[in-house]
Amino acid sequence: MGRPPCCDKANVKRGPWTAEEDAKILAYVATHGIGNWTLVPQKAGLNRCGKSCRLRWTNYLRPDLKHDNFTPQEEDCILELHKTIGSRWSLIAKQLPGRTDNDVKNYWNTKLKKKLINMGIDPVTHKPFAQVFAEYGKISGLPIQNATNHIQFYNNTNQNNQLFIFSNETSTPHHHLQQNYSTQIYTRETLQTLSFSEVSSTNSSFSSLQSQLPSSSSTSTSTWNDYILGDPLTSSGTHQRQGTFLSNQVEEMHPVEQPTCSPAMDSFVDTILARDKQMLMDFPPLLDVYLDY
DNA sequence: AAGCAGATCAACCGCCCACCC
DNA sequence: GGGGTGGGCGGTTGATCTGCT
Repeated sequence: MGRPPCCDKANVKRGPWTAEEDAKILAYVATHGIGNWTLVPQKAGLNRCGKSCRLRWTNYLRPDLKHDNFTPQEEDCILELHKTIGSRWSLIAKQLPGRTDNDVKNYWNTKLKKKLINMGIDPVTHKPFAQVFAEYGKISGLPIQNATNHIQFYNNTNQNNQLFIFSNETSTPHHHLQQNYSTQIYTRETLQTLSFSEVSSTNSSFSSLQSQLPSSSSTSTSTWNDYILGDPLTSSGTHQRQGTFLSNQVEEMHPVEQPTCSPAMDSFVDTILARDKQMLMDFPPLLDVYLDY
């Protein structure tokens, strides 16, 4: 048997709050302060659930709340904290005066997540998709599709059927939205029609790769379609390479050791502890938050 | 101008946990 | 120690807004 409902849901008002209801809450809090929310509807003369009253106060009526747009500094802070502690919205909101967990959560879901995806960054791990895919292959025991030191090509697509090309020559940026991952995003259709030089001209990292390729492959007649690798996340692409030519050429030029599977990986607990350590170094104010595992 | 799709955000839901008796 | 309760939390929903065709 579950917990009984906090109120008679059939007989309480739901939906948007009116100015009159807001005024009642404000008047009640001004007189009595914040206390037992289950008694607030009765004492304030509201036909609302106590929980709903608390939510209205904490997310909208509190006088210390900001109602303007998020600043770039706040955005950076959310990104850094989300990277470190994940979707613990209330903890993140505590570092942003005047913002609620609901504000932060909505901002993340509607703006920041999409921004990262469009930049070719996985919003869960905060790593470039290429790295995530490579690690996916490592975890699942699949061969790394193209483990070169200089460039990686994946024909993984996002929801918009965009294709990502990554160079891993750049180091991990500190501020995700202000640095260049050397990531180019094309639709599959577009890329298949572009010549190598057309694409590489947009990015110095790709230009440098072009100069390392055999002369026959770096002519404008070669298209990127020749170099697209199989998608490691799909069954058809798992063990198959479409662009074996480039893969072989690059691997010959820059042989790397194929990473082995799980034995070399840290344990889950080690990973969590390392993340917390990093979080506390980056955000000393969180030192007063007790994290129990 | 109308209809549609996507974006936004306030509000709700249900689970969890700390506290109190 | 155990059950009941209030409050906090993250995830989800749905009404409204906005922009595009």
